[in-house]
Amino acid sequence: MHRVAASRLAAVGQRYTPGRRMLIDTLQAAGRPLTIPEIIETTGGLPQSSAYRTMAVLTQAGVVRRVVAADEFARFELAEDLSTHHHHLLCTGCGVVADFELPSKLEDQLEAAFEAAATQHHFGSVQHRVDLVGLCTACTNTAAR
Amino acid sequence: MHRVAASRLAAVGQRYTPGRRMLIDTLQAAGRPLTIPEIIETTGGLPQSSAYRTMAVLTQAGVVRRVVAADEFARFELAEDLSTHHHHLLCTGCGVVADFELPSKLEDQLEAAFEAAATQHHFGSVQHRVDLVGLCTACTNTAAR
DNA sequence: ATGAGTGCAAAGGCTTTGCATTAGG
DNA sequence: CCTAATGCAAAGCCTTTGCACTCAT
Repeated sequence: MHRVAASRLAAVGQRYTPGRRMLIDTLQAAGRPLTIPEIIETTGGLPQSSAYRTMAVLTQAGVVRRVVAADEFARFELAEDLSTHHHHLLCTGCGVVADFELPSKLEDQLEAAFEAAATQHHFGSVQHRVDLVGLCTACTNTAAR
Repeated sequence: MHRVAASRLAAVGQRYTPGRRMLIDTLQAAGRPLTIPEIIETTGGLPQSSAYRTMAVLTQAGVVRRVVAADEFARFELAEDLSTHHHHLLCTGCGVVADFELPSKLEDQLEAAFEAAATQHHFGSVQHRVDLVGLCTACTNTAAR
């Protein structure tokens, strides 16, 4: 994985520094999209600007994907080809993000339908974003106050 | 439609004022999600705070849905039960949003799969968000500079 | 008259950026 | 050595909020 990351960074004229490598490890270890505050906490006090800047570089290099959750903070996760294709369950209450997958057959059908829609609307280089938005258990209970 | 809007606003203790009615008309006339700047321009100089505040009220009342596009601005559209169920094509270049629909059969299968995933993760009151992210024709050409 | 809605201006909060310092080729 | 990366601090930008005014009941 680090090999891929290094080559992708090189492809956009960026180095693979220890700091960047560490953040990639952090994301992989988390196994779910992390916010900048979470990243800072996990790494034990990384400066905000470094966190934002590194995520920007990694996103641009295609190593990391930026996930837009409900509102609040953006979240970052490893690019899909460095992990697995999956989707997100977003809690509108607390913002937590969980991963889930779809049956591969359904995934294939979706892909075909998306391809058709993109072609029809003259959109290129399309990725799909299939998320569920709702309330997690904790927030459901809270909302029932 | 205005009847529904009025009753939903009433349900959350809000009035259906001319200003709010006008913004709903604006959204319906647009037929696609609009940003606050677009709304201001379309209405000919509505104050920002009124635009944001009215959208917040309408969103809370379930008359309007907030669409999180690529980055940039949030966009607002009529709630699905006041228009039709559809999905979005988001351009990462210029932020423009187009609508598209999926075959109803596929939509049904998706719904079932989502229901299963939500149950498994103990998420409640789930809505799905199926979007395509890519580059529109104009931005594809621009990117090829 | 009384309370909600609106407008203006200022504040808030996530994110980005300028500049000096440090590390890497 | 010289360019790129990092850290700190300040600025930016979308959005929200305080306060006074207006309108509808």
